[in-house]
Amino acid sequence: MKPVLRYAPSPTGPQHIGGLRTALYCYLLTQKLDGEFILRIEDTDQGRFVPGAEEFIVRAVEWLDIQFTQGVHVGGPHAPYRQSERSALYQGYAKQLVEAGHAYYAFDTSEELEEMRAKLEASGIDNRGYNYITRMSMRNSLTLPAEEVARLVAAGTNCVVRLKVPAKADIRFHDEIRGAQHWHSSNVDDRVLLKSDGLPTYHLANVIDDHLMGVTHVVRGEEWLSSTPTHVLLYDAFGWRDTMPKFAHLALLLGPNGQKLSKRNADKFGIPIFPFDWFDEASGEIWKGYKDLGYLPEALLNYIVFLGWHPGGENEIFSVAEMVELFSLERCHHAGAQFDMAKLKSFQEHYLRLKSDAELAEMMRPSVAAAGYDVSDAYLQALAPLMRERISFAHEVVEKGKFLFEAPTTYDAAFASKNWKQQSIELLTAFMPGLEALTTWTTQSVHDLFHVFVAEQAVGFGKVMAPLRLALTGVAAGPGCFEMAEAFGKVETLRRIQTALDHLPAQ
RNA sequence: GUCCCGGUCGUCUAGUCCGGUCUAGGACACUAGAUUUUCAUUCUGGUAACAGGGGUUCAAUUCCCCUACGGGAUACCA
Repeated sequence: MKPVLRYAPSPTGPQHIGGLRTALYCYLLTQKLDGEFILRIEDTDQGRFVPGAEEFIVRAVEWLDIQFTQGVHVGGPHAPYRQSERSALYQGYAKQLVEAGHAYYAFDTSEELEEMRAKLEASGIDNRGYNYITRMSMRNSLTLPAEEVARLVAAGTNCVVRLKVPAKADIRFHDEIRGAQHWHSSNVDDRVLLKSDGLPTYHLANVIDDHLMGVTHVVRGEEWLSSTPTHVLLYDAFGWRDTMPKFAHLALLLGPNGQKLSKRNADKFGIPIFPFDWFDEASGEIWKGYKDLGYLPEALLNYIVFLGWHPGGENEIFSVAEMVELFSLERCHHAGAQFDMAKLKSFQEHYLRLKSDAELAEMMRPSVAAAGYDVSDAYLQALAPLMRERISFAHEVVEKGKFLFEAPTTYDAAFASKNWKQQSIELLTAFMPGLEALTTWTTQSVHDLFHVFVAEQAVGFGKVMAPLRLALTGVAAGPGCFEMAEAFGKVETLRRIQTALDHLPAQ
C-alpha cells in the first residue's frame, strides 16, 4: 500500500508557524516513504471562515517549498479537496451510521445542553459529557418514540447526528510517537458528527476523507490526541478498522511562558506567528510575518525542524534533503518545545552568509530601492561581501550601511572627538596627494599606499585609519576602509575625504 | 472537576529503549580572552541541567510507583 499523508489545515485564520511545522514533518515523512502528500482544506465551520486564509496557506507551503502531490491547489484523483464542497458525501455516511445503529439524531437545544452540564456539575459528577449515561435523559432518537422522531425530522427541526459510543469498551490504538494508548469508552463523549447546518464536524469529515483518500499516516498536533478514540470508534463503526491509518501526535509548540504558541501568546513575546504579513480586517491589526521580516525559508525550516525532533549527533545544520534522509517519527519528542527567537536568528545569520554576492545583492535590492537609492547591480554586488557578516537580514544594509549609499552629512560626535584632532586633519591632508595619484584603484592598491604612508609618517595605523573612516562613513562601525574605498571608487572616496576636511573642524 | 500527555543547562537538545564508559555532550544566549584599523566575523575558555520522594539493584539521569508541577482535551471549533 502506497504511503499517503495529508496536511489538513482549517482556514479559520492565516497559516501559523505551528501548522507549518506539522506540514514540514508530514512532508519529510512523505519524501522519505516516497508517498503521496495531500493538502486538504477543512472548512466545515462556516462561522469561523476567514477570507484569504486558504490562499495564505497555499502561499506559505509554496514559500517553504513543501510540495504536495494532491490538493486544493494542484488537484488530484480525490478532488474536491475542500470539505465544504464534499458535504453531500458526509451526510450520506452519517445516515449510514444512524441506520447501522452507530449514531443517532439528537434534538437538544444549546440551552438544554447547558442545563444538563450545569446539573451534572452541581451534583458533583465528574464526567459531564453527553455520553452513554446522560444520553438516555436527553431528547434524541434513542429516547424519543419513533413516530416523534419522524415527526421532528419531517418538520425540519434542528437536529444533529451524534456518535453512539459503546457503553463499556476498551479503545486501544498505537501512537507512533507515544506508543500504546488505552482509553475507556466511558471517557469518550457522544460527539456531534453532523451539525444542524448539515455540515460535518472535524471528526466525521476527517475520518471519511482520510479513508476515501487512502491516508496511511495521520500526523497532527497533540491537541488531537484526546479526540483520537472518537476517530478509532468511527473507523470501527464504518468497518474500516483494517485500513485505519497510523497515528502520530506531535508535541506542541510553546511560547516562552510554556503555554501553547497561540497568536496572542506569541505576540506577547514579540514572536511572529505567521509566514507573511497579515492584515486582520476584523480587528484592523497588522501581524508581521517571517518572510516580510526578511527571514530566509531555509533558516526557518532548519530552526523549526528541531522544535520537537532531533536526529541525534551534534550537527544542527541540515538541508531539506538531509532532513528527509534522517527524519523518523520515533525520534520526535514527547514534550512541547519553546520557541526561541535568538536561536532562529542564529540560523538566519548562518544561511544569509551562505548567499553568493549576486544572491545577496538581489535580496538587498528591494529595501535599497524602497529607501530611494538608485544604484547599479554591480555596486550592490560589491557591497555584498562588505556587509554579509555585519547584517542578519538583507534589508539591514540600508539601516546599518546608510553611508554606502550616501556620503555622510553629520559625524559621530564621540568618535570624532577622539579621532579628529588637528593632527588627524594634517595626516589626512598629507595622504590625499598619494590617493589622487593612484592609477590603479583597488582595495589592495589603497591598502599598500596606506601602509607606505603610515610608515613614512612614522605614526600608528589608527592615527590615519580612524579619521579616514570618519570621513568616509561618519560613524565608528562598518566594513574595512580599503574595501569601501574600492566600492566607492576614486572620485567618491576623494570627495568624501575632502568634504570632511573642508567642513569638520578639529575637535 | 474529569480524562489524557509530558519532564536533562535560561532555551533547543544528545544520552535513557538494551542501568555502570555521564565528575551528563553539543548548539543558541550570556560571559572572559585572542585575532582585528572600527564594527562584525572567526577562534579559545567559562557559568549553567538529570522536578521531588520512595522502590528494584552491587550500581539509576536511565527501570517501577507516588507526589507536586506543566501542558492538552473536555463545543452543533478545528
